[in-house]
This record gives sequence, C-alpha cells and structure tokens, in this order.
Amino acid sequence: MKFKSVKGTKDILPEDIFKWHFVEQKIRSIMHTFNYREIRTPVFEETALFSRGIGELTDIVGKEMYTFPDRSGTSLTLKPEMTAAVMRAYLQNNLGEQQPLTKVYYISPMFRQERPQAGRLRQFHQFGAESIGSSNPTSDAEIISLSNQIYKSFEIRNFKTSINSVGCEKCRPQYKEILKNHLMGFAQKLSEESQKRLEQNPLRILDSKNETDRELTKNAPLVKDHLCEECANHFSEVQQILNKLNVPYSIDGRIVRGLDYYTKTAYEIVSSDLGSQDALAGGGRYDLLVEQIGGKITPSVGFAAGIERLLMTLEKGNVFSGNDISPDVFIAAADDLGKIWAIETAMKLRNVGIPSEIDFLNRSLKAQMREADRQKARFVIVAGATEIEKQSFTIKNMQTGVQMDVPSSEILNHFQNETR
RNA sequence: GUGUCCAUAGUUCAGUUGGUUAGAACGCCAGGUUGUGGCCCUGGAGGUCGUGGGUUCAAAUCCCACUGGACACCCCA
Repeated sequence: MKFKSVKGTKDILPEDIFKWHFVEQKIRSIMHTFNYREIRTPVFEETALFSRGIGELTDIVGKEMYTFPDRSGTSLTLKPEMTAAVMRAYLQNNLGEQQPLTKVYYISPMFRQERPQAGRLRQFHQFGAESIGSSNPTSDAEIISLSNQIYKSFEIRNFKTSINSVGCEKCRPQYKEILKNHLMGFAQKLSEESQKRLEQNPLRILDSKNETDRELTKNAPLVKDHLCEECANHFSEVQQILNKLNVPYSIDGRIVRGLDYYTKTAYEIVSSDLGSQDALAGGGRYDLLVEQIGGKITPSVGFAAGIERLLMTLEKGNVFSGNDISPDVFIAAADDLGKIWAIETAMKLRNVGIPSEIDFLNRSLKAQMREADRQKARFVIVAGATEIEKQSFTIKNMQTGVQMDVPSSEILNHFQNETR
C-alpha cells in the first residue's frame, strides 16, 4: 500500500461515526446546561504562545510539539492543548471587556508527538471547559462537578475524582525548598528520572510511578500541608462546596499536573477501565496563565478530557449497538424504465425527509434486494415497466416479508405514515 | 526517545523439523425462477506472505535493517 495515515493517527470510519456524534451531542447538551458556550480556535498557533503559556520546561513544550516554520519563517505549532489557545482568543477578542466572567467549552483535535499506546495518539480529541475571570472557589467546584456530570450522564461506572491544591506563587516556592531538603537526604536512591527532576521540578517526583520512588517518598511533605492561608482557605471551600453538591472525590496530595500554569486547585478523573493511560480528564485553576501570555491578571479554572479515552470506556460498557443509519426505503428497478422512476421517486421521498436509496451499479433485481437487506432498508419498492404502466407499485416490508400494492399517487402518503 | 511482542486474502486466523500449485472461516460476486433479500446448496474473484537486504539448491518459515502496529516506560487527555 502506497500511503498510510501517519504514525499515531487514525481514520474515524463511517461505521463508527455515530459514536462520535452521540458523544459530542451529549457533551454539548451538558455544557449548555451549565451555560458554557462553544469556542473554536485555529488548529495552529504561534509557537511562542504555547512555550510561554504551558511552560518551557514541560514535556509537552520540550519534546512533544509539532512545530514547523511557515513560508515567512514564523514558527507555528499544532495545538497540543487548548487552554493557551482559548486564553489567546479571549485576550485578542477582548471577551473580558464585554463581561467579567466568560464560560466557554470546546471539542477539538490536539496534537502531541509521543509514542502511541493504549489511549494515546498523536492526533487525539479533547473536550473541555474554561471558566475565565473568577477566583471564587465556586468556580473550581463548578468545573469539577461539570466534568463529573458528563461522565455520570454517560453512565460510566468506574471513574473517580481526585483533587489537590498545588499552592500559589507565594507558598509553592517555600514548599519546593522544604521538599527539596527532604529529598536531598536520599537523592542518590531515587530513580534516574527523578534525580533529574530534583532541581527543575521536584513536585513531579511525588507522582512518579517508580516503585522505589514511591516507597522513598512515602513520608515526604505534601503541598497541601504547606499552603499559605489564602490557598488553604480556597482549598477547603472547594471541598465544602463539592460536599454540598454531592460530588464524590478524594484528596490526593500527590497530584501534580504536567503543565506549569496550575495554581491552587489541581484535579483529575481516572478510570479503571482504561490501560496505563488512565486519566479521563484533568484540570485545575490557572491564575497566572493570562499574565504569562501578556494579559492582565485573570483568575481562571478549567479542565480537558480525552474523547478517545471516553469512547474506550463506553466500548467496554457495551453502550453502542446498531445505532448506524439505514435508509427507510430502497427502490429496486426491474428494468430500464424502472431505473428512471426509481431515482425520481427517491428524490420525492428525500424531499419530504424520508431517507431513500436506489441501485447505482446496474445490478439484477435479486442483487438489489440483497443490497436493500444489507443496508437494513425497512421497505423496498419494486418498479418496472409493468408497475409504471399500471401506476401501482409493489411495496415490500423487509421485516415481515409482506408485500402490498400501492397506487403511485398514494406512495408519499403511505411512507409518511409508515416511517413516522 | 527506550523496551517487549507482533506483521500471511477485505476481515479474523491456520501454515507442521525451511521443500514444489500458500489454506480455512466470514465477507464479496454469480448461479440454484421466468422480476424479489435473509437460511441452505454450488461455483468464482481476491494474496508483491509489511518493505529491503542476507543465509540456502530451496525462505511465509532462519538472520539483519527499516517501516508500521499492540502494550509498557516516560508523560499525559
């Protein structure tokens, strides 16, 4: 075969598309329930938006972005995540000047050049929401309960929500020192990866999957126990609201999101129905991002969720069965006269909204019947010179096998009743 | 980027210690009625055995490289 889709990318074929429609429709409807409005941004942005917004030291910016120069030499990047792009659009279009709080959601492809595996593709799709302009813990709670609500509405069973606070620019640096001092005691014993992170990103050592790292850091100090007063209050208010809303969650002091812009609340939703990449969604508060990309301080919260991963859990739950589309009527032609009549009649039926199909391959009547059956058409009209002569057509119900004759003038009415 | 496993018809797979025309099932096409589907029967089409090298008298089968896939690490949605 000459051409193949590039590594880590997939076609979504007609036979699967109804799953995507189903999922997208549900997401949209819940987003609207929470009064979030859709936003769409270009698939690429200036590279600097992401490197500045997400953080130079993150893995995403460091080694996963699809970056290329355009013909004028500007460095562009296929979006690896949506938050920075949304915030750019927010600033560029002065959305914050039109109202103090902006609530938007998106459904969009993302691109990250990683080694593909279960639940990880190079082009994948995310949905997510951003609540821009509020530092109120109610906003954090709304975002968390919104994402929960979506999974609940899909009747997903095995998911759980964990929350944490990663502090702010005031308390986190102090905590970092405390943590570093603690880790220094046994730095040599840590995994190679973790030793590298000691200087740049000591927080990340806490959520290492390495067994020895986990054992060694069992008693390490956690950010949530070293928050400044403001962060501590914020964290406890978020919890109180979640309790009131009956959103089930647990506190996990080791959650550290991989993007630099998070402050205070960080959370994730994982599923035991997924493989090693078990995060369905992740998010949190990012009070510093807007400043990073050149706006004035704008406290915000948001989350992002993987559609392929959601689909994987739904496949496990056997949610999809025979939801594919099929025509109501297949018009089978017995001869050349019938062929003309068939396309004319199909058009008439289509004009009143009845999905109809005909044969395009000059097949025998038998083959046309087979085709109608394969497509799960509910009815077949047989048309040939005889019927056209008599102006009366045979309509076969494909489920029961029963045939009846209907005069040409009654056909439209007949199907409008039958297919209602 | 690293590691492990894998790569044969449209699909899921079989292919014996390397040996001659590479098989099955399902799917597809046609026929079994002269204008009628599903079940059944009969026949048919369809394969550069991922690609490129190498070993050998002989390679789908052994070796190497590359590409792609699955999974895991890493990281994350």
